Amino acid sequence: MDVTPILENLNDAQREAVTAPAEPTLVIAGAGSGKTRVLVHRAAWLIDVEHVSPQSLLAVTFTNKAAAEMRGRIESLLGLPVQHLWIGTFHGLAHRLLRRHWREAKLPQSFQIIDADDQQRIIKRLLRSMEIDDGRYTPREIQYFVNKQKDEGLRPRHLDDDGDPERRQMITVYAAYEEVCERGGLVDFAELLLRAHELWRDNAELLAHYRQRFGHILVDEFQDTNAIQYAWLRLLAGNSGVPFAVGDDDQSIYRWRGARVEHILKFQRDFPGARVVKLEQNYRSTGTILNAANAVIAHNSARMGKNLWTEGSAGEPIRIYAAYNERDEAEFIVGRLRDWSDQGNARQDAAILYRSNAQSRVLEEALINARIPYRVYGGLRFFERQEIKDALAYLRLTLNRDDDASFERIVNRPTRGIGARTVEEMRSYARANACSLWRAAGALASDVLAGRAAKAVLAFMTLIERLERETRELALEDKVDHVIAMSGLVEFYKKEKGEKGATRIENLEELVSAAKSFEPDPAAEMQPLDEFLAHAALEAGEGQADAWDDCVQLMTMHSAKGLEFPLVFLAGMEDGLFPHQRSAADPDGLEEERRLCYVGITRAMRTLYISYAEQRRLHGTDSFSLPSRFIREIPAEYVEEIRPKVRVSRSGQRPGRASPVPDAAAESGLSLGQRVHHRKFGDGIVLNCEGHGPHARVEVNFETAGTKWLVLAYANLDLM
DNA sequence: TACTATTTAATTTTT
DNA sequence: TTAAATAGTA
Repeated sequence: MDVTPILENLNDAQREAVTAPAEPTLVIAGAGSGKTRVLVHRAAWLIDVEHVSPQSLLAVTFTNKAAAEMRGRIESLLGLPVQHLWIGTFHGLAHRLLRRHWREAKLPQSFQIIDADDQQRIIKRLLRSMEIDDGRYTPREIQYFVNKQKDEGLRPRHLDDDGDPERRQMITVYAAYEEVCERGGLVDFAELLLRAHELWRDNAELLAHYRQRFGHILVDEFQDTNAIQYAWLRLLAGNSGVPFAVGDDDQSIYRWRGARVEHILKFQRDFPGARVVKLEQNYRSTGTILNAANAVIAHNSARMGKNLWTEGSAGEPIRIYAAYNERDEAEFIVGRLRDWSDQGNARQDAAILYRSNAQSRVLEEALINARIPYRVYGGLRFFERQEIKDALAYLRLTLNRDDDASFERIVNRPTRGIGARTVEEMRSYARANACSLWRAAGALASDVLAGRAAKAVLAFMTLIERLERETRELALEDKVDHVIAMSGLVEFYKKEKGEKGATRIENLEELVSAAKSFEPDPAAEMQPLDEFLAHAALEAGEGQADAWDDCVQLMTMHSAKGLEFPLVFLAGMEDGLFPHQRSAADPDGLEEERRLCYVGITRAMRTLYISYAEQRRLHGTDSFSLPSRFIREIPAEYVEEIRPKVRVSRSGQRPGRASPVPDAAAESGLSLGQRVHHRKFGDGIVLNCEGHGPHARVEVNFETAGTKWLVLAYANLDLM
């Protein structure tokens, strides 16, 4: 056997990982160190050299994109398609299992997957019908709570209120939510994983079968696994399966979604003697960029420890620009992008990364003014659009009348005279009789409801029944087409003014073509419509179109994970924004922000610009801030300051607009943006003033102590 | 039911 | 600032 194609062009560490014996292996793969490469070559190695059947390989990723890429690369490396190789996302694989074993999983055969938005609607509705004061609990909080429990593998019965009435309330809602899902045959994202885990845990025979089958388990982005995902993997591996996990503890940026880096350590405990391979040679960035990234991440305490290096040159210094305000920052970036294009570079090779989506606005304005085409990632995705979800809800109701989420969504869309009051009655009937809204509607229409409302409800029910009957025999595409046509959605959206309605109708047409080009998997053993709906939920489609245009890329640092660009801008590097105010308080949060910064820096291949604004308009008011502490963590030798930082203000006012300063503060010589020194808190910058005379207070952002309000009379601030 | 005024809150989002 | 949700009015 010629193993050359599988092993050539691999460095020693990569080769060690790829050819590792059939034992638990953990690969700590730094940014740009060829992580996917190792996974792909490992799979090829197992199949081609170790003669492991593709059938007994399971490869798990987090995103559909990663799964598709892995499959493509394995196939091109092996030179043949590998149909029987299971590659998919955690959710996709869990879904596959549940479809196969729906009986054992105690699910109806045509269970439907609901997305985060559906989930929130259900919870919101529950809060209302349970008459829970939603001033105290926002649907979002409850949703977060529910998902968190599920991510940890906890059902309501496992939870204890600890005598805390709020917690008790949350648990009650969680239980009620489960009932609704159970009744409607609805499964949310977290539920997919939880059920799949329970399926194996509670069915020894099934588990034995899958353990027998999947001798090798490849896991991508291992640092992002949550408790239930880890438990699932652990269960499958048992004592004889061979897990091969690839991850980077320094790139764990989803702790807030339940991801636990600790699984990297747990792995080594659960599989004693596991081989650990570190990939530290980087093929992406210049030496300077890597050194800066290493220096920043070195400030974190909880890490496995690694140091990226490259055989390449040091490259350009990192350029730091201290902008006067956010518009100045945007102008600066636009200027550099112009130079970039003028030098003959492609716009799509440049990316502007920021911490939060709100920051894109100013950047977009500047880009529009400069007529530089750009593309913002992370908007609404195709299957998440309102009109698309409406159409899907009709389709879902034809399959399953008890799907309350869909029922509620379309019962009065288009408007058909079923108002809030009528729906409210259905809700309380449904709740009192532990039945679905559909059944409640039926019961009320024949009995309780006033004539007009009853008629409207009956008309709706007849419509759904009719849709089901008339489309039963149709092909998927025609089904979708027919349902959209009969639903009245097109006429409804035609009435919407502006271009919005037209776009929506186009999207509905697009949905028909999506159904047309949808290729059901013969192995799935599902009705095409079921499969199409599952696909819509699990793979929500592209965020934004026109990837092929030559566009500058705008996205959050989170979305940039896994990507690389020759030219990168990290914008808005200010304390409070990045690290974000809400994370900076607790040490774990701060470390996660720092990892995010590490991710941001390591996206850059050749050129990296970092910029911050001394003054930024946030939430409608101007505020002042200090450069991000992460900037200070980059050693000066790698940095070139583009413009020497101008003292923020001595007399306080800038040419043009003067900052309004309350009298009392002005009297003491303070101005917004003024640098001050406090005996205990150290150096800081004045953010805000309020009050008069002896009550005057100032808000100061201290470099080390954070933001504080101080009473001016007692603070004894020294001006700097 | 639909439009308008007011209030409120404001990270990150693979599935 | 602004977007979204709620409350009030035609």
